[in-house]
Amino acid sequence: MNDRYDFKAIEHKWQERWQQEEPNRVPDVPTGKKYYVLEMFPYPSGKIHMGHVRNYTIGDVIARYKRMRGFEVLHPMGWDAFGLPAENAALKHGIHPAVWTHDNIDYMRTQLKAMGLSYDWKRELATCTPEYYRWEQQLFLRMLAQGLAYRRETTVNWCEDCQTVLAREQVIEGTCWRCDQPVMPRNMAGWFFNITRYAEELLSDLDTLTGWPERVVAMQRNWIGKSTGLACDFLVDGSEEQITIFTTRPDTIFGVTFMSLAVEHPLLKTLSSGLPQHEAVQAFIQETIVNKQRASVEHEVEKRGVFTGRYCINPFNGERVPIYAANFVLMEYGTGAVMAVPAHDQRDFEFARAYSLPVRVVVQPEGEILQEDSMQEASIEPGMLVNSAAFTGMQSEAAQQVIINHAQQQGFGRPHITYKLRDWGVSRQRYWGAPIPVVHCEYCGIVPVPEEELPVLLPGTGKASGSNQPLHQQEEFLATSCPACGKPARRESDTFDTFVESSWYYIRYVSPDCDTSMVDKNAAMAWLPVDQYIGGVEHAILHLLYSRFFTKMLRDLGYIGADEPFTNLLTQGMVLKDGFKMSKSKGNVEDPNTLIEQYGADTVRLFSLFAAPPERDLDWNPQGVEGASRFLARVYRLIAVNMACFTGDGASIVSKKLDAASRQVYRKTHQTIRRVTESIESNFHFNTAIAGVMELVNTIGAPEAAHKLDSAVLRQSLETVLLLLFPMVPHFCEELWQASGHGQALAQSTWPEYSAEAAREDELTIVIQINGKLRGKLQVPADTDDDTLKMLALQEEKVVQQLTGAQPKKIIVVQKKLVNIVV
RNA sequence: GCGAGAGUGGCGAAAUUGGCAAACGCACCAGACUUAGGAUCUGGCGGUUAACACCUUGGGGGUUCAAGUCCCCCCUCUCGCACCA
Repeated sequence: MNDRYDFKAIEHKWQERWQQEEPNRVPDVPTGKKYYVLEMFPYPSGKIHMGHVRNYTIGDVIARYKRMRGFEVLHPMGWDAFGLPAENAALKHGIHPAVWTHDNIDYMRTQLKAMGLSYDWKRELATCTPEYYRWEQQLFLRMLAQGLAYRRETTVNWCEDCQTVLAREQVIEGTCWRCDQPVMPRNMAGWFFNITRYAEELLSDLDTLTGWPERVVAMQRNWIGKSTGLACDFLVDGSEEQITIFTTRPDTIFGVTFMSLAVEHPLLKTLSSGLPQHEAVQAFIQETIVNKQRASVEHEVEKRGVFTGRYCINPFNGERVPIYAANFVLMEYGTGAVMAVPAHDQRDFEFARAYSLPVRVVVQPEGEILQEDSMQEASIEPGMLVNSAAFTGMQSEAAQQVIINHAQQQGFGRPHITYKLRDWGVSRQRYWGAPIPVVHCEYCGIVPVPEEELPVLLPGTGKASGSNQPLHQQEEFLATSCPACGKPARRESDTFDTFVESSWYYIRYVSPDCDTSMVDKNAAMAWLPVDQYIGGVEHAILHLLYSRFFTKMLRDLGYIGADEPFTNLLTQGMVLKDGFKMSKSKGNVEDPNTLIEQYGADTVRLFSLFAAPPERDLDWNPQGVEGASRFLARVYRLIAVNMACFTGDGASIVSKKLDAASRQVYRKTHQTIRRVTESIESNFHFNTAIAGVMELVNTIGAPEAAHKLDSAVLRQSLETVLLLLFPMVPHFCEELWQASGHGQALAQSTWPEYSAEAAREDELTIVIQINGKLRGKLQVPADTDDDTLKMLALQEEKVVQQLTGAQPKKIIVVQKKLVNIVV
């Protein structure tokens, strides 16, 4: 055995062996208890970064730990391989996106292997291959048949820079999530997934996700945005038309003093026809639509509006109230029409004050008297109804239900639920994405490609080589015949949003070679759901919500049995340098390649686990890496110098016969097993797990002095160190395990059990307090009873000094911990 | 504004859930061994103080024999959503 820690040789040796032996392969249907651990798969951008290193290290430790605990562990890896950067690179270098993507995958795969990650590489997949996306196309056809996918014309968010449509989730404060350029509205037809059909289940099942961080659950709840209330019809005075409003505060309906419509409301085009206000209304609509794009970036916008010249009738009291077009009403939410109650809604209040409209109080909150003339802001508190005809005197909450019932009985209203969540627009005008498998026929309209003709190959991903032109410019791709009538027709040139691929990859992993379906049902029933999912919190809404939707839909379509995709979710923090996110522009990027080259993968893994608990941000500290490296070198020497202890036949340890130092190491060994196990089991807090092993190593002492310890104790403690560290630094531990004469790989070993008997302290340190302040300490045998403790405490020199004869009022003894004397 | 989380030494962080605050590591200081040390080993290391002591977990109050931990009020920071009727 080499006398110094040669990480290069060691890591190379074990990676070669793992490559040969594939120790992490698992069958499509597990035979024992299963555990599915998954890290969010990477986009093949070129090379891995420190965020990947951290993410995959955490996942790998969990996978290796669970294997040692006797689980059959599914731990796969793949590539989220469609996407815009490939197109940009293709344009820049004049090559096909497929070439760039596959080159990157090949390189990044070698990087991941250099980290010693324990994947089942036979399950590797890339979403840009026909073997993958053909199943997505098949699913789409089935969704189409169920009405879960449909096409419609809408106003979309268009990014001019990226030349594509964006989902609402991809618009960040009015700008594109990718390129930060302003997003413009544009009318076009596109494909949608009916995620809103699952809105209620997506919301209510959040309660079952007890293994998710609360903030992610809160973000999803907020995004789905359920509101319950009343939908109510107001007749337009002197017309057959009616305006339906939605409100969550039906208890304030007698306080309506005007009506506000979104500028996009269809009725506004004709409402003021023939009236003097018509021109002003149309001008206002134009101006507001233009301003909205700009204003979406700003937060507070002045409430503005214009009177339409028309009135509508509040069906509850027959009152005639003016109809306004207003800049703050959203067409996308509710009905695009709002009953305005200025006394009890802040926006309506501001609008009423600006346009001198009446304010009428109809809810008096307890403990204050609202004066309409002197109110400075709206009162949104619940309270007792006033000025509300038959409902006067009721409390808000009760009144809401009664008023909804009344409206329903009278036929002018009904209970209504509305969500912020909207259907997912999946059409992208990209050419490095999965083709949407339909044909546009002049005679038959939109015709699905028959399942048996799938996949619809994207040029460049199948046998045919492709050009790197947008699909709508590739005549060879577009020209086809109609599956229904056989006449010449055109293929759909839109491709799927890349979030579609990442919504089901974790399902494909369970049977990646299945060539009859998206997933083998038996494998799905056996492996799903994912037990532990790990990734960045930036996917809290988009990816995780879409995946939940897919899981529920695939369940309903009969593919799988799970209700939720990910039982437990760990959102790991970012990797920072000097307090900032690593970025090229800041010049504070640490390159994993360089670090692994310099220190070895095990050291890099160890430091990334030790520097912070996984959910917290990690500040990359080069000196801390030195520390991790030093620790491994110390353990290496400790074992190398004390090889002799492994030669015996493992005599059993009898605690009582040990000398003091050996007994302490023996005890510490078992306490450490317990502590490390608990650190991992509770929250994957590897930082404290490592600290625990460091303490054990410190207790064993200096390498050159350790041989004085009882040989069996030393052997057990060193083996324990290797077993506990193995999931975190696998090459290092395997090498030392083998060098110390173990025939079987460490990976085959089981996690050590701790013995309560061995861990028990036979002496305790008892703290003595006077009035809660530390005054002294006692060393006593562990079985000392309370009365003896009290007596010893009162005799203690410092205590006698402090008490100066005063009589204790009360003495509190806490088992194994302290004695507090109250005077 | 709404929602979630955080605030502990020079730094990264611990604290068996109410019981010795600062484990473990980094940095720093001293010593040992060395031709040498950016290797290794040993010891020290929250603040004030000459010392006895006292103070210390963002700030203020409270509960308790005992509070980083529980309760109330306030401040700061990070993230997400945001005219959602």
